Amino acid sequence: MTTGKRRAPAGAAVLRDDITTAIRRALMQELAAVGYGRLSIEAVARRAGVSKTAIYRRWNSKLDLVLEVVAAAATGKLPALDTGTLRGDLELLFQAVAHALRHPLASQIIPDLLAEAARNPSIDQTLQKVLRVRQQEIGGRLIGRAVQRGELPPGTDPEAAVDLIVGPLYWRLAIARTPLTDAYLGTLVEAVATGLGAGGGVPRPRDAVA
Amino acid sequence: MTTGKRRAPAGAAVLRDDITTAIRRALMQELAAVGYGRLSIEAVARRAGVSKTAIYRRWNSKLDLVLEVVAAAATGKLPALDTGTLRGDLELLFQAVAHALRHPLASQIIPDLLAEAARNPSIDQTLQKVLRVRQQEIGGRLIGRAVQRGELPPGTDPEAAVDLIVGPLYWRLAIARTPLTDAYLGTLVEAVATGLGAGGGVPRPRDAVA
DNA sequence: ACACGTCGGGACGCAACCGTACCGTCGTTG
DNA sequence: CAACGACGGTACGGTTGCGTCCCGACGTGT
Repeated sequence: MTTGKRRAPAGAAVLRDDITTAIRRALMQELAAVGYGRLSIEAVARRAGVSKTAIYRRWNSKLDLVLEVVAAAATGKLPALDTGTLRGDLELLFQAVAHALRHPLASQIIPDLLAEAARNPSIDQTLQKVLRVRQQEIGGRLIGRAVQRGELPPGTDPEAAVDLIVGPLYWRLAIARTPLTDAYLGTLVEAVATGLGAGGGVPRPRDAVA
Repeated sequence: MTTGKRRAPAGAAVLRDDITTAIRRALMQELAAVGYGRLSIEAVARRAGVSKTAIYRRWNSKLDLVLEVVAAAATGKLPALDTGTLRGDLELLFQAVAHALRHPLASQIIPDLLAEAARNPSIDQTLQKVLRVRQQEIGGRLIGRAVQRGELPPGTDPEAAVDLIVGPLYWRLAIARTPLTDAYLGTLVEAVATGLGAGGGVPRPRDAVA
C-alpha cells in the first residue's frame, strides 16, 4: 500500500514494535467502525499503513488477532476500591465503569463483541475472562466487605449485585447512548445500596424461570 | 437453488403471502445466526427456499428488508399493565421484558442490532421507534401513576427509571445469558421500587459528566 | 379464454476478501 | 561485516456476495 516513489524504508530481522502497535490500534479502530462481522484483515492493514503480510507474520488468522488484541486491551489496571463504606465503594466503581464505557472505541467495540459472543464460543470465552470474571471478583470483594460491616445481609448474592450495578450503566451508556449526569450516578448508588439491603438480601438462584 | 429434476410449480400474477412470510422468517433466523454484519440476501433466499429474485421484488436492498421486517416483528401487542401498585406494575413489566428477551431469536438479534445501531443511523432510528420510545411510554405511565398514588416523589425521572428497570434484565439475559430466577426478579422489583423512592426522587439530567 | 406478472433457475459483471507465496530491499544482531 | 529475516508490494486462485437481467412455466383475476 502507500504507492510511494521508490520504496519506503523497511524493517530489519526482528518484528518491529511500532508496526505491531500500529496494527493493534488499527484493529481497534476498524472494529469500532465496522464491527467484528465485517472486519477484514485488508482494511486493518490499510488503516495501519502496513502490509497484510506483516499481520499474518504475527497472528494466524482474523480470530487470533482479535482475541489477542482485545484481551490485551481489556486487561488493564484497576483501582484499589476500598473506601470503607458501601456507598463509597459503589460510587468509585460506578465512576470506573462509566469512565471505561465513555471511551468511544470501547462503547462501540464492547456491545459488538458481546453480541458476537452469543454465536462465537472463542469470543465468548475471551470476554468472560476479561470482563465478567473481573466484574465478579471486584463485585464479590465489594459485597463481602459490606456484609462484614453489617451494611448488607449475609445472604446477599454478589452476582446479582453486579448485574444491578453494571446493567443500568451499560444500558444507558452503550445502548441508549444517553449522556450521563452526576445526579444520575448518585441516584444509582442510592438505589443499588438501598435496593440490595431492602429485600433482606438477594437470594441465590434456585428455581430458574428460564 | 434446489437443483431439482425439472421445475417446481410456481405462483401466479400476484405476490404470494406464503413466500413473503417465508422470507421474513428466514431473515430473522439468519439475523440471529450470523448477525447484521454478515447477513447476506443469498443466505436468506437459501434458508427461505426462495429465489433471490423473489426477495428483490419485495424490497429494494438488504437494509430495506431488515428495517421493514424487524420493525414489523417488534411492533407487537403489550398488556394493559395497571395493577394499582408500583410493585405490581413493576413485576408485570419485568415479566413482560423477561419473556421477550427469552425468545432465542430476540436475545440474539436485539443485541446485534443495538450494536449495529451505533454505526448505522437507519437502524438506530428504527430501533429508537420500536424499542426505546415504547419503553419510555410504558415507563412514563407507570411512574406517573406511582407518583399520583404518592408511592414516588414528584420529581422522579421516568427515563432514569426505565434504565434502572431494563438495564439489569437486559444485561443478565442478553449479555451475561445467565438463567433468571423468580427470586431474582422479586429482588429486582424490590430494589427498583425502594431505590427510586430512596433518593428523594431521581433528578432530571443537568450537569452532564460525559 | 386470456393477459398479467410472479415463480424458480441461472447467469451476468463487479467487487471484496481470504490466506499464501514470491520478490528485492535493508536494518539489526552477533 | 555478514547473515538473518522483517519490510512493502504484488499477484495468485478461490470464495462469496451484490443487484440486475432473462428465461420458460404456470396459476389467478377479469
